[in-house]
Parts: sequence; structure tokens; C-alpha cells
Amino acid sequence: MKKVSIKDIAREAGVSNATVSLVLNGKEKEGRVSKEVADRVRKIADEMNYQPNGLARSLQSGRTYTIGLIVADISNPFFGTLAYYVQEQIEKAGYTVMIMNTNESDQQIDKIISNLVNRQVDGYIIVPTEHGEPYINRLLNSNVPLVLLDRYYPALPTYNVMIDSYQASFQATNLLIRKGCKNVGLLMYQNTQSHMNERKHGYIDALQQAGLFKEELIKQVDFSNLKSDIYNAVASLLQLKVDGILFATNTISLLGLHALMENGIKILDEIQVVCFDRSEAFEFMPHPIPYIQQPIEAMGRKAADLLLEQLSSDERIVQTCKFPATLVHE
Amino acid sequence: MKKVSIKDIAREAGVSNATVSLVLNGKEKEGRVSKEVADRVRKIADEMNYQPNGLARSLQSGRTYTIGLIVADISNPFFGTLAYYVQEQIEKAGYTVMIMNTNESDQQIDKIISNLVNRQVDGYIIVPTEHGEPYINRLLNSNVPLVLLDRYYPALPTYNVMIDSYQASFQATNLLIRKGCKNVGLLMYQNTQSHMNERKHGYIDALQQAGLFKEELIKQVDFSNLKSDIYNAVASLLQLKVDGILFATNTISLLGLHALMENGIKILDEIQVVCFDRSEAFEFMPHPIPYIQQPIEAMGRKAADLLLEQLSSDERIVQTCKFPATLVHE
DNA sequence: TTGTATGCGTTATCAG
DNA sequence: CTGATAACGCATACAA
Repeated sequence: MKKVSIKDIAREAGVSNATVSLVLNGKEKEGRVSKEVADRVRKIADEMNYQPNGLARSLQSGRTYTIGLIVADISNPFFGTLAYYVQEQIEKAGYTVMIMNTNESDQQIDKIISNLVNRQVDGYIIVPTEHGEPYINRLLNSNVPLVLLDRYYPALPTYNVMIDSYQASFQATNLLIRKGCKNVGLLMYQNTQSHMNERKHGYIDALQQAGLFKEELIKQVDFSNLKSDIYNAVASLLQLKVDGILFATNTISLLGLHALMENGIKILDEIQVVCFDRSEAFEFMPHPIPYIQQPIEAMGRKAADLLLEQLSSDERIVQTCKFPATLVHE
Repeated sequence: MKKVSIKDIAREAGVSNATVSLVLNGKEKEGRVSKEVADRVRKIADEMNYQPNGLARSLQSGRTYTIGLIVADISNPFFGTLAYYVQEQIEKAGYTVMIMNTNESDQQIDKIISNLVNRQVDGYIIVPTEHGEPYINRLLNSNVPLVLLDRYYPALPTYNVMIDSYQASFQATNLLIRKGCKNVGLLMYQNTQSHMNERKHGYIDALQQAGLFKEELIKQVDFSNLKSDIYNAVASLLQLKVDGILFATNTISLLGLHALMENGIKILDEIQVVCFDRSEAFEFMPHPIPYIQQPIEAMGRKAADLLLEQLSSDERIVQTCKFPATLVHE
């Protein structure tokens, strides 16, 4: 069962491989191949169950029609859903998506990018890691189509797609203030990236405007030690008598809520919260949990569109596309 | 910023491309290249920021070091997590994983497989669609490394990895019976595949042994019309006075629980349930929800291992690896 | 120790 | 209308 190539068909049909290639690519018109030959070639190709070799084709054409999508954690439904829509949109244009996982590791993103470069992918959609800037920069310099997703490096002139984290966080914090909270805590990642930073400053600004900001109510947790970090942070916030908490990501939200429960807190009775992203858990809670809803589908499709745009034209007018997030409550 | 090839380095270094190739592949020993030349070549390659072209290499070697992972829905955390572990395991062996999505569509799986064949991937791990048997069979005949995941076609001699759905469902149903249920309903997909079928028969057998089986308590829902189908099915089950329900997948579980709630049912007080797969929602429910836990990590790694095994040796001794699922309750 | 020549499967150019 | 032939970038058998 070895692979059959154009050459095999040519031999079988008694024609040259050039002719076969023309026929199989539907170029018989301009190639001026006779109907008879064309039909015979097609028939034989079919009988021999010919499958074109994309490698050879790509080597020759310089295009793989593949794009690399690098996310931070494919087991997180946020990224899974994002990947879903990116793929759906990219596929419409005849491209294939290669999904890769960094696990938030800078070392991994370096390896993955090298790997994709070797594979000659035509473009990249990347959720960048905290200190991945040099690797992204290298890609940028090589002038390959590129879109950053969910986070970006302000110093780099890249296409970016994400939500307006500042606004989302600002609004969310104001909701807590309106509900009468005087001690609003923030649970966020120990991470200096744009998205975290904006979420932090939206929170700070809202509280400062209300004259309620207290530095010590900001708790940072580590991605690699999440569960115990969060439990400790929540315990510590409880000691500081918080009456409201903003959770800065979906994962933090879920673990945070759980930690509150474990501490015997009646959520939304004793302590107000706002979460990031909807969870299937919310519908089953005694009260509806307020949350920040990211337009995942829109973001995925937009990232795909921006990449496709670059793929089909040379001019680059970089843009940062910040989607507004929706605060869902009541 | 055009790509630099071996030829460019050779010219720059004043040697032949064969020499460059030998050096860059660490074959200077057996190739007997002098240290000086080797060092110079390496230095120049580095300065010119040489990146090997994997396409050309693969075309020559016949191996892409890529495997295709085809799942049914990447936005479903079950498959997302599965993908995560498959990738982690495959990557250890130096392979790259291409994740693709069928959305349970037979048409899609056909397209995706063709695409991956064109791309010359070295092997496949596939969650097959309902009527995808012919496409899988074609792959099988081409003798390419292949593992089916989560479901399989009994008629095909493939490597398979999944849970023992019959046992899981049988146990789950017996739990409901032990809890005193007399009218146990089943909410499952309208799907003839192995996993669904086994879940159905585990349920039937358990009930028949207890003399409690009633055909009309089995409700089938459609993947493409899920939400409303489930609401209708639940409503209909309630009219039939069920006192226990087995939900056959994670998605069905969540929507099913929600439908019960909407109908004002106090879950586990008025009606007993068993779900498939853990949900983050369960921890927040008034009572701990019993569920069937699949060993996702073990399955992902096993599928990867079985594929790697085929990749590194010619002998195929197909095996179906059924993992026991754990019934978690109390 | 290094260079030359060839092939991997395609497509494209240019003759015939 | 069709067939040689070169080229894509790399690896390798064989010369030198």
C-alpha cells in the first residue's frame, strides 16, 4: 500500500507527469489538454486512489495553508472555545489550524514557535506568555502574518485582539461599590501582562474614585500553585474583613468561590463577588453570580479575520481591537 | 528578510551544501568533517539565523513528526482535557500534535482526514463520528498508525482506548436502584455508536435485573438541537413520574440538571441523578451530585502511547483498552 | 576531509 | 496539445 504519486499515474496513463499535474489541478483549459487524455488521467488517478502530497506542493509553492494557533491552556474552556471559533473561521478560507499549548511557559512558547517556523506555517495567532516578548518580536521581524490574542505587548506593533480589561474591571468594581461594599478585594495572577495589569488598574481606579482603595486587599496567586495560593489568599482576605471580591479570571473565580464556600461564607449574602467569564456552575447557585462576559466568539473570529487579511495582502496596518466586555448581573 | 537555506550558508562559508547539511545534523563524526570547517559553518548558520525547512526535510525523509488528533468538539472540556494529555505525552517523543474538530459531523471527518493525509501526518488519534466508519476503514487499509479514542467501530480491527461504558452505566443505574428509585429514566444522544450503545445497555440490564425496566423512560436527544430536546425530554420524564435519571454525557448532564431546576425540582431530594463527568458546578450544589468519573489523563496518555508504539515498530497487535470508570458519590 | 549528483513529489517554464 | 526539464530545500550515496 505505498503512496501513489503523479509519476505513477503518468506511467500508467502513458503520458508525462506535467500533463497529469495539469489535469489534476483542473488546468486543462489553459493547459490545453484534450478531453480524452484528461478523462483517462482522472479515471486512473481515481482507480489508483491518488492523494496529492501536500509537502511537495508546499515546498514548491511556498504556502502550507496552515496557520498556528498557540493558546495558554487548551483544557481551559475559555481557550477551547476560542480555538473552536478561530478554527471555524480560518477553515472557511481553506486554511488548517494547528493548535498548540504553552501552559503559560515562556520556554514552551519558544520551542513551539521554532517548531511552527520549521513547519513553514503561513501565519500565527498567539496568546503570548508573560516573558515571551523576544520570541514574538523575532516573528514580527521576519514579517510573517501574526495576531496576538487575549494579551499583547504594548511595545510591539502587532495586530491585537482582546477585551477591554480595564473597562471590564472598572465596571465590575463599581458594581461592588454600588452594592455597598467598603472593603473590596482583588484576586489576580502574579503576572505583569497587559490583561492582568489592566484588570488591576480598572479595579484600583474605581476604588480610588470612591475613596475606598486599600493596597493590602490585592492578592496575587501563582499559576503553578493555584489551588493552595487561592485558598490562602481567600483566608487572608476574610481576615481583612472584605465584603466584596473581584476575581480576575475564570479559573480564579471558580477556585475562589469554592474557597469562600469552604470557609462557610454564604456567597452574595455575606460577601459580594464578580467573576470573570460565565461558568456552568452559576446557574445552580442560590443567587445568580454576577460575571464579566467576554465575547469569545467575536474575538476568535476577529483574530482569524485579521490574520486572513494579512495573508491575502501585503499591507500591514496594525490595529489593537479591544472588545467591550459585558457585565452580567441580576 | 527572506528565508536562508543550506545553500546560502554553503556559499557564505565557501563549502558545499553536503558539508553544511552534515554539520547541521551533527553528523560531523561519521561524515568526518574537520572541526574548523564545522565550527565555521555553525557560526555562519547562527549569524544568518538559519531555520531548517521542515517541509523539505519531511519530503526527503518521509516523516513529518506530526500526528493528527481529531476530536468531536474542542470547546467541550472533556475533549480539551483529553487533547491536553495526548499532546503532552506525544510531545515527549518529539512529535507535534495537530488538533482538529469534527463537530460530530461525518462530512467534516472525511474532509479532515483527507487534509491530514495530504499533509503526510505520521499517525492519527481519532474520536470517530457516528457514520465515519468508511473513512476510518480507508485509513486502516493504508496501514498508517491509528488509534480510536472514546468510541470505536466493533467491526474494525483498530487500536481503541475508552472507558468501559457498559460497566459505568450499569453501576450508575444500580446506585439509583439502591437509592430506592423505581422509575429510572435515561437521557442519551440519538447515536448508534459504541459508547452510547453500551451506556444504554448497561442501564437496561441493571434495570431488567431489578425488574424495573420501562422502555418509555429512555429519551434520546439530538446533538444539533440539544437544549430544546433536553428540556422536552425532561418535561416528558417528569410527566412519567421518574424518580431517578441517568445522564449519558457531560453536556447532557448539565443541561438536564438545569432543566430539572427550571421545573422546580429539588435535585437529590425529589429526584435522584447520576451524571457523566465531573462538573465545576457540582461543588456548589446543595447536595454532592453523584457522577461517573472518566480517567481522562490515563486515556489520553494511553492513546498517545499506543500510537507511538505503532510509530516505532511495524508489528501491529491491535488491542481495545477499556478503562474502568469510577462512580463518585457521597 | 570535502564535493558532486541524485531524488523526494510537485508545479512551472519552455520547447516541440 | 504534450513532454522535457528545472526548481523548491534537504539528505545521502558515491566520488574525489
